[in-house]
Amino acid sequence: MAQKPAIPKGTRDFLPTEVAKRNFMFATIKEVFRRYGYAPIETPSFELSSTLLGKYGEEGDRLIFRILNSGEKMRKADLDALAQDNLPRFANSLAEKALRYDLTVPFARFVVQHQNDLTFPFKRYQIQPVWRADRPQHGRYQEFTQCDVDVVGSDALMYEVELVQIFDEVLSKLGLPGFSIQINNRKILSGIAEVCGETARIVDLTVALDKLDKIGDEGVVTELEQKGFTAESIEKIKPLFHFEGTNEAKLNLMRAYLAESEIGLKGLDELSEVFAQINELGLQRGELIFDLTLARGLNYYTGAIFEVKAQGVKMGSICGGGRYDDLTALFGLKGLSGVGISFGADRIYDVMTELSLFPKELDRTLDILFVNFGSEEAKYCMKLLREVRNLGIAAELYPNAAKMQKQFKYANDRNVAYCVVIGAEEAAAGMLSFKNMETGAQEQLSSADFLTKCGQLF
RNA sequence: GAGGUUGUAGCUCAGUUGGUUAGAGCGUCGGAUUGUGGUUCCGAAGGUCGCGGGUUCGAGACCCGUCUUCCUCCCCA
Repeated sequence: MAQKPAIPKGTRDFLPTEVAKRNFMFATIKEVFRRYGYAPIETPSFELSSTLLGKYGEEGDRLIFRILNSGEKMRKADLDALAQDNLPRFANSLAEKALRYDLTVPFARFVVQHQNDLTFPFKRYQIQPVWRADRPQHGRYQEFTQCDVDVVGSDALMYEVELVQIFDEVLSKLGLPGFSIQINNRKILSGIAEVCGETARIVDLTVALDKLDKIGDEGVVTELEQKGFTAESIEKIKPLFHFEGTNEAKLNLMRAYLAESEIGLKGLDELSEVFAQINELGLQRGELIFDLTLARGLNYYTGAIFEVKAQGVKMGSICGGGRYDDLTALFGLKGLSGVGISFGADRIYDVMTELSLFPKELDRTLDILFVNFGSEEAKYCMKLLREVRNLGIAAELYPNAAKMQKQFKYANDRNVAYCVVIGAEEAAAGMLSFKNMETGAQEQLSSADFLTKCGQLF
């Protein structure tokens, strides 16, 4: 026997029933995106390394899949860098291309490159796989699909509101019973850093604060101490641990806390505006929550920050996003503000599977099976088959005159709804037997009646 | 990137202190059943024990390496 085949870690094959479910999910998502005025684009699966590197922080760079140069280009390898143990530089000399790590950075590149062809505000959606050289875990893959919606060229808060509505509409339509849409604002985080006198270390501060619900007050304090924060700074951070209550209550507490920080107050104003509008409009199943500890590692966010978690399942965030004012500036186009969100298709799929939210009929890839009795009967079936298929029904004829038991078993395994039996008896009478595979009920029909019935049933 | 964990038939798993020919259930295929499926009964096929090396008279079991699984960090969808 040959060596057993395998696929790389963190990747998966999808069986027909799984693809059907995924397509159902994508169709639902696309339909919502379209109604909000977003149009689809696509970008290459790999970009120049220089496009991606340095955009996701040090951690992110480590997780980017590099594509090894091929052929003579291998000679460009920077052996001096290797000798000096400068592995990043050595890697860069070996790999000029890399698989995309998300859809946001390639989109920023896309906008800059096609700026003269686009009408702003430019609203696009993009559903494509991304790759991360991460350690696989529950709900974490090395290849997974993101569904992004972004709008660039406007800093109107209306879009934050719109994206919250999209979160709510998509996830409600997919049937998630409950989910929290957590929102924060980078300006509020900047304000906190300012109030604490730790503006320079805002990243360390927010990363620690982000873990509050996981490691608790003491854990955060310990982490801050390890990072070298002074006791004085930590004392100023501590009150934040106990800001609880309704969104409004938290906003009010923050307003007092950030009274001295202009940027912090600006962030609060923005957030308040989004809350006010959402309260006016209402949400279906989502709950919008002000989470002042929400930070997210991506350092390009400048305004709103979003994260969505499904209730009732053990799973990390299923969606994320935020506003970025300077992303296109990295590619040479300044003054273009963007805001966008991303649906983690694979995690949402896992959540929906766990909660059994996919419609049953998605398991059906064949509606009608014609039982095969031999070449004469088969010819007759082929004609009927053409009519049935023209009605948009998925139908097929069993390939040979195998035992009926076997043919019905095949129908069962494929979860077929109906079988058509045309043997010598039926053919002689100009009739056919139409069998409901769920109830087992069977009726005799003329071919004309059969087609009429098909039109009604499907 | 750090630490732990897992791998035996298509799937879920047994396999004793190292000892003859590695087992079960489910699934698959064939038959009972030449025009009716899901049930039942009978039978069969299917394994380089993840891969490579080592210890041993002898390794599925012990040791090392490697890949993979799942988990905790890190980070994230």
